[in-house]
Amino acid sequence: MPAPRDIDYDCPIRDVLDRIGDAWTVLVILKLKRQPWRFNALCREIEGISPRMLAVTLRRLERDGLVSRTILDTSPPQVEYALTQRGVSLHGAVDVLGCWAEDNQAGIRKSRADFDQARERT
Amino acid sequence: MPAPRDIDYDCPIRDVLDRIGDAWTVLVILKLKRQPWRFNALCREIEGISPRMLAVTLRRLERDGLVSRTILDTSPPQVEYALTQRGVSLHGAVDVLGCWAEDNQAGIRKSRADFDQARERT
DNA sequence: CCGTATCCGTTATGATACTG
DNA sequence: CAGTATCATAACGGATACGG
Repeated sequence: MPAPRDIDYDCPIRDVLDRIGDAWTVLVILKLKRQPWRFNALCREIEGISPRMLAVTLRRLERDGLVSRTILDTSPPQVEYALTQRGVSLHGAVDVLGCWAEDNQAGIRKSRADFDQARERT
Repeated sequence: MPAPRDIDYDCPIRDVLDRIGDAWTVLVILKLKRQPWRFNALCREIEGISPRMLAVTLRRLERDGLVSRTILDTSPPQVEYALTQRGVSLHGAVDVLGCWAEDNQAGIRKSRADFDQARERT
């Protein structure tokens, strides 16, 4: 039977990677870095995300104390999401990875092309 | 229809996160940091990994030029995996995230517990 | 020893439609 | 506006057996 996944490594880095490893979390954190956003505005800003996935992603971030959720006293009511202090500090760590990625993107693409070409010759 | 996923963000950080976001890649990089390992030795070292997933993970890392694969001239033949220079530099970037994770693990767990408890009161 | 091939269950997530 | 409910599907990863 597949997927027991019950080996609890108690590995902090896995906790983090399980969170930021998915497709949307990082994009949301990136967007929220500059300014707070309302739900639908954010949904429009992040190309390709569905309301469902945005809701799921924001809920997870909120649960971890990385994003705050504020109900504005307007009519109709609006909800504003912003990075918490902890969220900002995570952004910093993610940014390091982003810089590494930029620095190495070209090299990685080259490696991939070489690797694929080497196998192509059956 | 679900899962088109064809929105190519051309976002370098997504390239990286797609690689390290899975369950095993980071564990492999961590293991290889200290010393090179042979396939089966590595398989025994990393608790819970199957030969299949180790092979898949190593292949991806090799393709990206992060890990080198050396066939030793022994009998029976052995294969040794090691981090390349690029792999070592990725380890550095991942390490930043690891430190963040350690520093924030307790706070995150507290936030999660609080969040879950708040919802429990139906 | 070093993997690869196959099968298949679980999970993640996209689309869509609907509610407060 | 801010989400939630439902459904279907594609991708991930585990078990197992086998090949070089």
